[in-house]
Amino acid sequence: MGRSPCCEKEHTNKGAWTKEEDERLINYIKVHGEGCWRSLPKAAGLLRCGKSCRLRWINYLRPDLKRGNFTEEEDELIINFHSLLGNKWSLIAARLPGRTDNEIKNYWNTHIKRKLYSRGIDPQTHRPLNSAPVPAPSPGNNNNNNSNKRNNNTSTNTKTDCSNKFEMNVQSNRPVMQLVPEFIMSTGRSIGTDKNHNYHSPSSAEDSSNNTSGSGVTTEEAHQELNLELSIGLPQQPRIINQKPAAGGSYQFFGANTNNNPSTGAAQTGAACLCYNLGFQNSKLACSCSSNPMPMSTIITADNNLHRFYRPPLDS
DNA sequence: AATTCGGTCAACCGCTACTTA
DNA sequence: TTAAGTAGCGGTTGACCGAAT
Repeated sequence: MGRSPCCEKEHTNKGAWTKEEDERLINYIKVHGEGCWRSLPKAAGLLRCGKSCRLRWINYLRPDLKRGNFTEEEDELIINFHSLLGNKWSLIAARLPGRTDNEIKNYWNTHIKRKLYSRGIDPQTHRPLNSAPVPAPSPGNNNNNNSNKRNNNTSTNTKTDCSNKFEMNVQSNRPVMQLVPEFIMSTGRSIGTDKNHNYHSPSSAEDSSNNTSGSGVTTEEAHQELNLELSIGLPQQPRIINQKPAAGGSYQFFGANTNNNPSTGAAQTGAACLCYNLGFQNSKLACSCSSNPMPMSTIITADNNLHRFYRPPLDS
């Protein structure tokens, strides 16, 4: 059972937009603002499908579009976000101001794929091309096999190696996590971005503005196996994160641990705990990986900084 | 000069999630 | 509760252009 068409196909133009059509669309949106795409064409005097108008505006006419070539920095950001998010172009675009999902998707397919191949990296898995294939995901373990479906609202968080907890001795004030300028992620699974768990701060201006359908980045992201070595040009120095937890006496974030958000009282699990307890309430994305050889977590903060934390040996 | 080929990217298509009646 | 409508997403297509032959 398919959807009904969003417009009458017989009376709509298709193909490339003319200058006049562009002007009509721009003028209409200038006056009335975005939205209500279905009724827009008629109101604006356009013989176009609403969908087509929306696409034209978002991908081409929007005044805040950056245009021009991608910078090396943007390349690396895209690669890193793709390694975490997969083909979630809209999520990636939300983190690259002035770039559209379509633009990034095209750029990925025409440039970055080739670039990664030339580095000997599989662009889908981000693993070396000649490495062993990724084992098939077990049921319940979200891998990348379903990444193009929105809102896979299954449970979040790491299901592998859940017993591998790590606690911080707050009293001793020992540094418990090591912040590293470059990361070598061996295996990563299960990114927590569930809105119910505050993985993604609703107070983030950027997030709310991009959270167009109410789901935004708050979908559970299946996280594929990773094995990459990347140098990331950080826009600024990562902050030191040796902080006391916001509540309670210990950090517990490797594996499917839970505790309560002291502000909201809501239960949060896994990577969400990590974000919160380390003071990254505005973080966009967190990934905790408890697998060998080096358990680690990654947080992408609101300023697009990547923060990587390795769990030190338990006896350190 | 004509043709072929490959790369690029704007636009379309089909699908799903969300909203509303 | 359910069905229909709407918005948005990701994959795909095809027109266009420049380089190579």
